[in-house]
Amino acid sequence: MRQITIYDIAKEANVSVATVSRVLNGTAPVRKSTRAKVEALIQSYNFQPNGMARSLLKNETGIIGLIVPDLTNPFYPEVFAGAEHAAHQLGYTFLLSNSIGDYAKESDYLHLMREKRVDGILFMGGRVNLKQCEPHLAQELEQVASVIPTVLVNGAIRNSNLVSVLTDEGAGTALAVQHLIELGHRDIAFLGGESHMSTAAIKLRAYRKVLKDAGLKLLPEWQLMDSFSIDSGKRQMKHLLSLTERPTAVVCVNDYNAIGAIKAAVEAGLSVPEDISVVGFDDIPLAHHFIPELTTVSQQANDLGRTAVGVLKQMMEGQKVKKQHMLEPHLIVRQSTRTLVQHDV
Amino acid sequence: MRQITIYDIAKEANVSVATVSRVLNGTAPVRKSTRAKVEALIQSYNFQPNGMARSLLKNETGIIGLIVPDLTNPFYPEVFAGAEHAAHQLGYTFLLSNSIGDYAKESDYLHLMREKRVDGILFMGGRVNLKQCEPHLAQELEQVASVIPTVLVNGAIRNSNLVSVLTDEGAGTALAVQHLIELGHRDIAFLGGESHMSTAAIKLRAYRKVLKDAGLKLLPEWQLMDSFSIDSGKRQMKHLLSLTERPTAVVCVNDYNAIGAIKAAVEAGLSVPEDISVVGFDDIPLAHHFIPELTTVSQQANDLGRTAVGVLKQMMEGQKVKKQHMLEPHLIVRQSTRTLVQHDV
DNA sequence: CTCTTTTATGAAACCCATTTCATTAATTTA
DNA sequence: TAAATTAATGAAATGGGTTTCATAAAAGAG
Repeated sequence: MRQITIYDIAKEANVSVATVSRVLNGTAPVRKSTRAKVEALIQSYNFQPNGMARSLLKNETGIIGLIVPDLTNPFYPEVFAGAEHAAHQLGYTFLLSNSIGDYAKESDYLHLMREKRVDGILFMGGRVNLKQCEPHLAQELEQVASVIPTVLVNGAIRNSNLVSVLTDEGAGTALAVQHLIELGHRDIAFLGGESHMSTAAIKLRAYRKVLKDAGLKLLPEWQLMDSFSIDSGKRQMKHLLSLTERPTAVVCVNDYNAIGAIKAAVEAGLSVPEDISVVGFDDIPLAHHFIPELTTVSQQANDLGRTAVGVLKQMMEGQKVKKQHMLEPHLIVRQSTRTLVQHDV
Repeated sequence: MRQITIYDIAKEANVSVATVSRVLNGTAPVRKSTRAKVEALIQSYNFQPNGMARSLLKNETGIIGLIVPDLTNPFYPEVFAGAEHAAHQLGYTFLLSNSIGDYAKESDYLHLMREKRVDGILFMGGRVNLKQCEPHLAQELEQVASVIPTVLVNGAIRNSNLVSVLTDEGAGTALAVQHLIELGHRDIAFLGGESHMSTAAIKLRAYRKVLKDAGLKLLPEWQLMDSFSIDSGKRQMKHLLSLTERPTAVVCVNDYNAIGAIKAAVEAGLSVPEDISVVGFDDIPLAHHFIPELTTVSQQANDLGRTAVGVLKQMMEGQKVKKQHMLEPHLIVRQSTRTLVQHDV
């Protein structure tokens, strides 16, 4: 069952395909009676022009490729929502893929998006030293970016010239650590994610700098790097609690880690924030519904998505854009942190 | 800067485009020396065939359209993950859109997917009485489904002939209510979502039936319908707690509602499950990390997505498929429910 | 050493819409 | 009324591949 084409309509209406096209797009005047005849046929056959043919000719698809690391982490759907809202208004749709940190899959999808001739690409989540570790992906990414407008969202890739839109994660982490220091904490640990991800690396660096500047203890065993999941947070916190020298507060690479950390603390019989303060990052929707409500750093995921699409749009229009677009995060103090109370035994 | 085409390669290699195509696809033997020459050019120009042209000719895009109500609710990303995994193996990618229950947007996207000639459509979230309430969307959906293989995921639409893959949500709710009854609860409330959504309607009906069969109280003021968000759960629970006759247990339309309900209870100074039992639905990843861990009904979101893609694949291959594919949910008992203790004052 | 296959290749048709160019018909202007 | 616009339409080129058909060259069979 072949679909109806513009030729079928033209034939039946005794006009040329050019005329049907003109009715369809209103690109040139068509006699009223002709238009009516054609429109009636379009209606009755429920004809819809073939987008592929149009795309081929116009050399644009109206599709933006989006590669996210893990849609299962509520932060990304939030970014997606922001991006989608903006894209929808501009008439774009998303070809979406979940990479789950799988290099091969990422490379695969990048390839595929090029083949599908998407109009632009949003690549979320950067890597440190990508070139050394994954030359294939790095190469693919650069090749694609040289042909299709591409923006890197919330990630950096060393030595690359990609345009990026990102939260100042370093500043955000500093906000979190400073908050804890102001609450009187001196023993602050860091729970991180995969160490090769730029997010994790940037946050760890910021954590170290603030502690160092404040002249506080910087123990290696308090600087953990695992992954971005809830379970990772749990594991890391368990580990911290097993140490003879325990921190009184913890900064986490994201809210999922923070939730896991709190869970582990509670399971170990501690209370948050009474016994230990925990601060997250991202401000996922759940952060202010969790018990206790999470003190966290908001990076306004929605804005991030919206901005990324905005920048991409400019690039697609051929405009020059700044290489970096930085968004400022801010601290949201809720219930998971509090003033340090001395536990004199 | 036009992209390299197969003609450019052919010209430079002094062969016809047919030969280049054969090298590209391995569809016919090509002399070794010719192949080498062509492959070298493909490499050096970093040529990638235009997918639009291929799609136009083959009349297939390798794209599946996916319409989800709200990616921000962790249940959907889970379904997506399952679907994507299956689709990726079959060589398909997703054109994704978030409808947020917006009829116009849904209709829009449906239209768009038809125009883009996606190979199949997964439509998530059904409506009751769609035909009466939203004739336009209903019509669009049926028209599209008559041209493009379409499966409805976890939703029913009255009087429609769409193929659907769904969890037996009625049975799942029954499981939840029965569990509470077995724990000794007699006063059980229901927190629902938007009443025109089939999910909500089906669950409410099941709740009523079980209570009725067990001869238990069925108060209208204990049957709430709001929305699927956390805040909705909160609002509804607050309302319940304001009643003179309070339930001792609550079944929720989803985990988000359950989390909100628990939050409201805790804010009102109650404990869950000591003072009131709460059971959710979906088993989102967070369910077993929330404090208290959620007793809930798992509908194996991953399987749902995987199955949906499987069925769609069969349809795309022209096979006949059953009209309904039902998956069995199961109860997961965790910490948010417990035996009713009599509070004799 | 012919005859039949098989291999290797190119020309051209095809997929379906858009758009330019040309042509004729209808108006408007001078 | 002739000249100049403007309206209305069609033929054909275009976009970038895949595939059929035809043909020439090479290989195998008898």
